[in-house]
Amino acid sequence: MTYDMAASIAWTDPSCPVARTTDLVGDRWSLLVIRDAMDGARSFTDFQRRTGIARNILTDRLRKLTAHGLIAQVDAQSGKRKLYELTDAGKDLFPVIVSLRQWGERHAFAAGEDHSVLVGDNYARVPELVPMSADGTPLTSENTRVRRAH
Amino acid sequence: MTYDMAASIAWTDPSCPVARTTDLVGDRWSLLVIRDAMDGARSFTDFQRRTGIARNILTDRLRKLTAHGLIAQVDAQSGKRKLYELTDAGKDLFPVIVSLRQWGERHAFAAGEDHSVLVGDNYARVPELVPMSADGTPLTSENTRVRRAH
DNA sequence: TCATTCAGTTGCAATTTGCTACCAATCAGA
DNA sequence: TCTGATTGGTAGCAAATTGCAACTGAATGA
Repeated sequence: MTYDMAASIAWTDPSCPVARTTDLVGDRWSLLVIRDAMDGARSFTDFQRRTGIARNILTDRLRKLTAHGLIAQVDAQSGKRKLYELTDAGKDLFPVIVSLRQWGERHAFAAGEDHSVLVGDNYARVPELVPMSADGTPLTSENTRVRRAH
Repeated sequence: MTYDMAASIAWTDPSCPVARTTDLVGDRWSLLVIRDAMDGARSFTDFQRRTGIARNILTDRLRKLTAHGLIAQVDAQSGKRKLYELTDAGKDLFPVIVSLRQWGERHAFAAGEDHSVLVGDNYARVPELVPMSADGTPLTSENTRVRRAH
């Protein structure tokens, strides 16, 4: 299972930003690795324990996410164990993780079923993320559309 | 490739809403199918042409998304071709698609490289989706955390 | 020093994905 | 109404991906 650090992706749909993002993180595990990194995971074992991912696959995912600039190996003064942390691009996936979380809360739990929650410093729940136009009207798939090419 | 309509998922991480959502749509193709449904795709061939997905896999994904309540086969007065459309739960993935799109725009294109854009009725670009606390301060992975169990 | 944990690697089996046919039903046109 | 093209799949098989269990060599820690 080799991975070419300089690999440029063969994009599924080169002009679509959604497709490019799913090409980078749209597999069974990458977003959960990112989720755990956002929640403080830093070592190989941290990620393995929290996700339950197979170890060889975790190795591969950490390398790919590193190669694509979403996480980085930090410090590693030689003769020290390496840790991973999110890059700025990785941290910037926060709205993606939040929107996945909020959809799950709304649609993937039975009424009354418990789940973890995301809170701010004051322990207040993170409010719903709602796309809005500049004038403040809510946007949905029905009042927006994709304009091709730029 | 059979699929049990009554199948309940073996959740990867039952208490985490992020994991539940990725269990439902976190594969190589489902989110692109949803994206295309939001952009007007309705027939099997629509989806196949837009995504480029293999036909047997598309069959499987449409069944799974239907079984999980994200899309539905509409009308199909017998002796008519069936069309798929998003359910309310499927439409509610809009913030997920938007955040994936916006991350891609920010991080997956070289400067000056063209890509499709999402616009509202007035042709104005959809503004950035930014998680905010109730008092209006921006939230990031660094000033939020997961509180276990409800 | 010596056991334990960490961060992987290796080999193999099981699962998933991606072709390339193939097919019956539907639709469009003459 | 016949005829050909398109639609919405299936079937079979090869290739790629994933998962599991065992192994390794460093790093840590008592």
